[in-house]
Order: sequence, then structure tokens, then C-alpha cells
Amino acid sequence: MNLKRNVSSIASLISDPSRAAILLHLLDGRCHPAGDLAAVAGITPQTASFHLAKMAETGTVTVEKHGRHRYYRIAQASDAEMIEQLLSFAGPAPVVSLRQSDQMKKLRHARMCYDHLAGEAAVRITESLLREGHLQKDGLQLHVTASGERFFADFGLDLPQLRKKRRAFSRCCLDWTEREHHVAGALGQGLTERMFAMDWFRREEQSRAVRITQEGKQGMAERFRIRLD
Amino acid sequence: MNLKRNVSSIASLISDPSRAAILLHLLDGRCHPAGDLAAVAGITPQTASFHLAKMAETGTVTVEKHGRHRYYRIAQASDAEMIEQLLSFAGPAPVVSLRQSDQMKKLRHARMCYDHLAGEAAVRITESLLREGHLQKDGLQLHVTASGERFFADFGLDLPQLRKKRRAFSRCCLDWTEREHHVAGALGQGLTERMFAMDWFRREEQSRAVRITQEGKQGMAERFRIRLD
DNA sequence: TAGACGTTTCCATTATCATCGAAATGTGGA
DNA sequence: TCCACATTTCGATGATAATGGAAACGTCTA
Repeated sequence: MNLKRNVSSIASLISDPSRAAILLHLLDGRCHPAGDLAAVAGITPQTASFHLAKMAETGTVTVEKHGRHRYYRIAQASDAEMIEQLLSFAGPAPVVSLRQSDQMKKLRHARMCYDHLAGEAAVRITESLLREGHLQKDGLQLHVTASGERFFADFGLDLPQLRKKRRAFSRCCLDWTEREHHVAGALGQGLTERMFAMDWFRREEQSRAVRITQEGKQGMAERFRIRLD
Repeated sequence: MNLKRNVSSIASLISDPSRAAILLHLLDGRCHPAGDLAAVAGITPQTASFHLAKMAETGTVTVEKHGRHRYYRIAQASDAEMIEQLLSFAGPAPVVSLRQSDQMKKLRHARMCYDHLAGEAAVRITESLLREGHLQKDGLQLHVTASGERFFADFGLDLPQLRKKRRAFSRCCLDWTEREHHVAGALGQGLTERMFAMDWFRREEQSRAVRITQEGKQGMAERFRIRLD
């Protein structure tokens, strides 16, 4: 069994508190400059650079140079999802401060999970798609039905294009706050992108949290027949 | 966010190769003497004892004294399931030797996931229970329907008793070889126990693998309408 | 009662690795 | 051209923790 090797090497990436902090912060799917990540993890830029280099070497993160900044992000959606899964075992975070509980409430409500929407909103949307027969669950796969093809096209998604991407097309991703599944994969990403384009959601600064706009509430009621407050 | 702390401490449990080997071996749900675990991990008894003491302290494993042996096992089903989940990210194990691939094939077919059945057999059984309307999926929960109540009672399970247990009654557990869900929780455990009592399955020595008997094949065809070879 | 065996405790060794100061590199702006 | 700034590289340090030898403990067997 050389599963051992894989398992422990994956785990050791996250076992260091500084790296965990960095990865958790990168879980918002955005690009972050090295300095910010150092600040988040509470370490000096040198140390952060050391960790980032290490993670870049194993392919966990990728770099993009822009001027004198270097922006890092998580390389693969699957890695991000693994960390999300770990979170669901870290248990419901014991709330310490009011500020934390407030932040937590926002995260539960709607947040980014790397490149797609997560939290209550995402779970409700996924439920709706299944209920209306646009998606069909098959294990961890989510198949788009005939009615789904029409629905998504009508929604402004180019499904053939999304299918072409070199990644899973449509799959379940475990939501660690809701303990249910939400749509991930290229479809989840495309859907999320489209909803942002329609200004249904707006990202918060420096956080994975996502705010729902008035248009969003209205749109979700009309399109998905769900009501979020 | 003190999620960080939790996440990294969970990961550090498995990040050490020796501990990973021990935990992976304990994933069969059986009790194992300390010496065996040392051998499996390729370390001296002292070192294994050190790791086991550490894991016992954090509540990951529990000890049972029998004569001069001390038998260890994973304390909580949820921990075992977390490790199983990590395995699904470790990727399909690159097969090195023929012996390994053979062992792997057996594991895929049927194995123990701590205290319940996993692998193809478990996934097929779960599918059958859903298809026949005995179980109903609700997020990660599995509800027993009215017809399910009758079915399980007829199968020899004491559901009220199982519900009393201080653990999740019936839930989905991600199968890392099949990438689908199978029944876990008290129901998964009870079901597995009953099938072993009926001699449908037999455990292999020193492995998580499980062999299906002739009775098992016949019984599964009759009761679950599935055919496994 | 003695000895074998499984296991743990104690202890010293060793290696690994996160960390940071100092300095180098590269980029942008004045 | 010079300086400020983001980042990395280098090098040294210190802490942590895995490891195994020696010995003790408890249990089983003869």
C-alpha cells in the first residue's frame, strides 16, 4: 500500500498551522499577493515565501507575476474541495467573539468555495435544480437532464463550452456548514460566474463571504423558486 | 477563526507516515495489539507505543487490556470516515506490484470501513435500498421509509435498538474506491453485523478485505435484487 | 518460582523544519 | 538615476518530534 505515502504527504501540507492559515485564506478562490498571505498567517514575508515555494513545488498553488507582486492561488479545485472536507470534520467552530460569530453567519449564508458558490444559498440552489428535474444525482455525479439543458441555456450558460474544460463537468461538493451537497465542477463554476455577472451576488473584501443583492433575491425566487433572507 | 487550529491538528495526526500506517491498518475496525501495529508501520514497539499513547491522549484510539496484550482500535466512527475521505483524495493508488493490485481488487470489491461494509458490495446494497424505496436520501442523511421499517425488521434488525445508540443512526459515507455513497452509522453497522451473522461475508485475516460467500451471493440476489460476482 | 514475552517508560540522539535576520533581486515611481 | 517596495534567497538558529536502546512492569507459561 503506498496509499500511506500519499495520504501522509497530503496531510503534512496542511498540518503546519501557517500553511493551514494560508490555504484556508486561499480557499476564497482569489489570487493573493505573498505579503497578504504572510500577514494572514502571522509570519514574516520570508517564511511565507518559503511555504509558498514549497506548495508551488508540489503543485498545490500556482504563481502569477504582476509587476512586483506575485499572486498565489490554489492550483486545483479538487485540492480546495479536500480542504473544505477537512473543515467539515474540524467541527462547527466554537464561537469565541461576537465578531467571529457574525463572520461565521455570513459564511454559512453564502461564500466562495474556490471557484463556485457554497453555503446555504448554494445548497438551496442545488436542491432546487434537483427538485425541478434539471439535474439528476448519480452517486457523486450530477447529470444535466434534457430540461436542464434548456434551463441552463436559457440562463445564459454555454454548456458545450463548459463540457470542453479539462475538469469534472458537474459534481457534488460537500458543504461543510450545511452538511449537504452543492454543485461544483465546471457547471458550478459557470453557474456562479453567470450569477455574479447578473449582479445577484457581490463578494466581500478580504473574505470568502458573499452578499446577496436585491436582484439576486428576486432572481432566485423567479428562477429557482427559493426564498433566501 | 480558530478553525485553523482544528484543521491543522487533524491533519498532523495523519501527517506522520508511521501514524498514517497505523491508522490505515486500524481502519479495518478490528482491535490490534500494539506489536502488530509496530510491525505494520515498520517501527520498533517503543516507537509505536509512543504514537499510540499520543493518539489515545487525543481520543483518536482506545485501548483494551487483555492479558499481556493491549488492543487498540479507532475510537470514533467519524474519525475513521474522515480518514476514508482523505483516501479518496490520495487518488487511485498507483499499482506497483501484482500482489498489491490483487489486494486492491479485493478491497474495491468489499471491505470493512471501520464497523460497516464498504466497497462495491456496500455501494450496490445502498443503491438497492434507495431504488426499492426502503431508504430515502436527504442530504447526507438516509431516512428509513415505512417500507424500509418493514424490510429491515424482516431482515432481522432491531431498529428501535439501533436508534437508541449514541451515534448517527443512518448516514452516507463516501466510498473512496467507488466514489459513491454507502450506508454508515448505526444502521450501516447493524446491517453489516446481521449479514456477517448470516454468513454472507467472511473477513480476511490481516486485511480490511471481505469475501462474499455463496450464501451471500444468493441472499443478496434474493433480498436486494443485485448480482455480484 | 523463573523465565519468556508484550508493552511501556525513560532517556539520549538525531533529523527535520519552521522561523527570522541579512542581503539580493526585480519592479515601479519620482 | 535613485529610492521605495514586494518578494525571494541564503544562512543560521532553535524548537519540535520521531526514533531506538536500556530497563522496568505485568502477565502468561512451564
